[in-house]
Amino acid sequence: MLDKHYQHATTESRHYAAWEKSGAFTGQVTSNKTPYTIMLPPPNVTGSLHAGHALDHTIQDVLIRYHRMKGMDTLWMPGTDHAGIATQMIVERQLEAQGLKRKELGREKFLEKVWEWKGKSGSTITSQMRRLGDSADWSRERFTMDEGLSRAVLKVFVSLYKKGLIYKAKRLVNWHPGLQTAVSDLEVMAIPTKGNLWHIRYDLTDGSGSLVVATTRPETMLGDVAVCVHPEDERYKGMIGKTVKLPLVGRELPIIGDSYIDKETGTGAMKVTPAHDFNDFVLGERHKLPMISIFDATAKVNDNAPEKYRGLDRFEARKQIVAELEALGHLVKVEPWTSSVPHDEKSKSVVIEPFLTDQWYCDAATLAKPAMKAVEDGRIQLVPKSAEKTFFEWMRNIQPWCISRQIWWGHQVPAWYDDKGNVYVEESEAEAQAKAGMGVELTRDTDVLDTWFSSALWPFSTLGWPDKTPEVTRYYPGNVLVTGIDIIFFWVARMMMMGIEFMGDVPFKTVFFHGLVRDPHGAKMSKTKGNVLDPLELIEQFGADALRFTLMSHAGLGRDLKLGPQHVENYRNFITKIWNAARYCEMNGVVAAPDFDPATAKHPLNRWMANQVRKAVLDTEAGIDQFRFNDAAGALYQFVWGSFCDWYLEFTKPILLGTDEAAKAETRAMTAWAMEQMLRLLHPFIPFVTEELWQHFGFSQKMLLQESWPVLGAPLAEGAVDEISWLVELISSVRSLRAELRINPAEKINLLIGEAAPGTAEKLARHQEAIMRMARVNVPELIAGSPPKNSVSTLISGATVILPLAGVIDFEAERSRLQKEIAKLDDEITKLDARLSNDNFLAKAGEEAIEEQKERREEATQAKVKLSEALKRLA
RNA sequence: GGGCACGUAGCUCAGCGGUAGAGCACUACGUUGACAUCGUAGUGGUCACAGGUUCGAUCCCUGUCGUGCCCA
Repeated sequence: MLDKHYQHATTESRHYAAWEKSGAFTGQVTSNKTPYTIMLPPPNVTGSLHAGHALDHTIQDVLIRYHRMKGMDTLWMPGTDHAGIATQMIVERQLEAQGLKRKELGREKFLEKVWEWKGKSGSTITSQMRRLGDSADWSRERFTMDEGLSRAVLKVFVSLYKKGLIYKAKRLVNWHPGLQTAVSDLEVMAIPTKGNLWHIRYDLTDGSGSLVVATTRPETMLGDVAVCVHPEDERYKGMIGKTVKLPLVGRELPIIGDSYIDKETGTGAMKVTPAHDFNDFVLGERHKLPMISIFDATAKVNDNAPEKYRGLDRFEARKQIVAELEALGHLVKVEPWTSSVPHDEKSKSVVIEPFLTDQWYCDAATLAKPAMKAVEDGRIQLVPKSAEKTFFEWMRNIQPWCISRQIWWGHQVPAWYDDKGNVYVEESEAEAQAKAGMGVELTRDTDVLDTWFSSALWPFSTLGWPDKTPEVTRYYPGNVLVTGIDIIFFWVARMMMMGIEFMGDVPFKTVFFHGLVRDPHGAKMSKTKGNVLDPLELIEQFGADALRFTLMSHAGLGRDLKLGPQHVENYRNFITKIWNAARYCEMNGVVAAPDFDPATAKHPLNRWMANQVRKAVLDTEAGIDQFRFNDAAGALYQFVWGSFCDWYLEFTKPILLGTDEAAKAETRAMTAWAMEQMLRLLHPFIPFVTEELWQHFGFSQKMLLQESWPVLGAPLAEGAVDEISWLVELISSVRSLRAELRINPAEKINLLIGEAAPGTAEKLARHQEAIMRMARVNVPELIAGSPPKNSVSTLISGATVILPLAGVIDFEAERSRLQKEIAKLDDEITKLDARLSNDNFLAKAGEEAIEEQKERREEATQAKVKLSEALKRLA
């Protein structure tokens, strides 16, 4: 017998272990089933499971379990990425705690330490994924720094280099002065920051006057190479071609004209510092200006500046320069000004510095073209479709991708230099040496690649590429990629580029973007706000199933979702409900009935139930197939709690307690069958409790994990649906009246049915017991004539429900109830009359619409007549 | 500043040309042999606002206001 309470903690760990051991998670390369592949977005190896992962993974697990049950050979490829900068920082910090410095340790020793760390801490998140129930193929788990994946990176790099799609260039990059590495422009966040707009006077060298430039970064004037004005600006037009003397430095700068300048902003004159501003850089290139970089890698003033400023930190330099300008009378005005300052996205505190360095670039614009084409012609579908706009907008304006980072943890750039500065890009040092010639001394480039470079290869590198493995052939391309829209550029777009370039085919057919998980008030979860929900705590408290079902119930297409413990608790109740229903079934002798064919069911209740199952299958499938997980979850919730528990199990109680053995047997079998299908349908969403019940009832020898999805039978209701709907309506109407008239719930009352359609007597007879039990009435009687005086009545389809309550209740309440009903009908009739007497409506509306209005009017009128009569009968 | 979403019951959301829905919360009543992590019933909405199209608009169009996200 099932326990009175469901124990999620023990059940979950027990089943997960058994599932993993069974091998059912593993993709079967040699199977003749159709493959179904999902590549898990590899979480950061330093990370732990957060609410966003929980959503992302639950969606994927639902898809995987569903398709597995549908008989496909599923491969859900899990793994983690090496998170270059984040991991290096963690290990560096740990070493510093022990008094060790990365640079003192040296590259090789340091990397050993990182691997050590990875060995110890790298499986945190994957064990958390198991807690959630992820049915991923752990036997194929990958890490972006694996030997195989690293080989893929080398091959891709060399190949793109040789095609000219990877190159080295000296450009402005987003530089992190703290970490002393380039970072991606996608990892830079512009934060509106209060500061000043400093107006500085630059004097013309010919002594004919001066002009005033406005800048938010006065310290960069040390690197100024020109002053720019709008060519049609009357104020400055005549100065173009002249020169100014740069204060503090003394350099002579040309005044140039360029229509890029906004005449309205500031003074309309701008200092040009190509080595320290992205816009100025473009201007500098256009006007062939020199580039003077005045900072070193730590953003301290370097030797290109006058001696007195050298070694000053950028913020210190600003203070000093402003003070000196003021002292010299060059500072004309200081205007409070808010400007967007680039910050490091992770810390949000370090100001990113545009910095002129040599970096490796990938020609993203060229690779982007076929990727855009794939989306345009539908080989890749983005869901929801609105994501396409974002995608195309970015892809059309895509910038060269800076792929090098000045850190140690990552894939080292496979480029070797000889002492003459020649570069040899090869997959190995031996090949480079061969190219360079024996005896030539080579040094390897010290940079490593952006972590996303290796992540971009994930859909095929994880399958064994560049080797021609059976996995590559079988599982590429994947069916669907599930992720948040926030990494559409970082990752999704780049996988498309690399997949098409190296595999000749898209990496996935569909990309499903889900929303963000927010706190219960809709705020973004953040550590500083302290509103972060730990999914593992929720799992401990309510169970993984409850968390999963909550997430799915809230996962509206393209919508963010709000999550709080209260929500999870509500769905934990749903899990409990399933458990209790199963317990009830067991107590009533319901046992697995493997040979039962629902199509043979005779009792309308059972036929109705079979049809409800059918409907649930259809609704669940439709929801999953369209990524409308909330619809699927809603359909299941309604089916389990509404159809199965509230109605079917209640309806069938009299049968199970009765003496008709044939009906009993059929009902038990149908209950078993319905529960069996229910567990199948629920399994992708709530795998643990369903597995537990499946095995408890012994519905099959297999684990539910490995079972098949319900087969959709032919519709077989044939009148049973109408009959049971009518029954529901009848019982509900009596219950409603009872509650409204405040009849003691324990009191059995009489029930008369009048003005009944043909067949009503049979229906009453068939369901007499259920009606008596569920509506708390005595044997219902069919009456022919008019209802007795002082009775309460209401209308249902094809009958009038009459409760003769003389002496039981005060009719005042009933009178007002009827009057309210009649008033409502009057409103309705008035509205319909207005519509039906409107010539325009009659002339222009469709025939069907007109017919419908007429029918409604007729129904309302009839109902009104009956209710008015009922009112009259209340003496 | 540009782009994209979204404003429907107290909350979370579904609906999307003719009868406004669900779950939760709330209220009342209730332990009838699965379940109080429950049952039954009920309250609750000028569908953000203003115009327009239409015989008819919560739904389509335009604008306004508000919220969120992305990009500058």
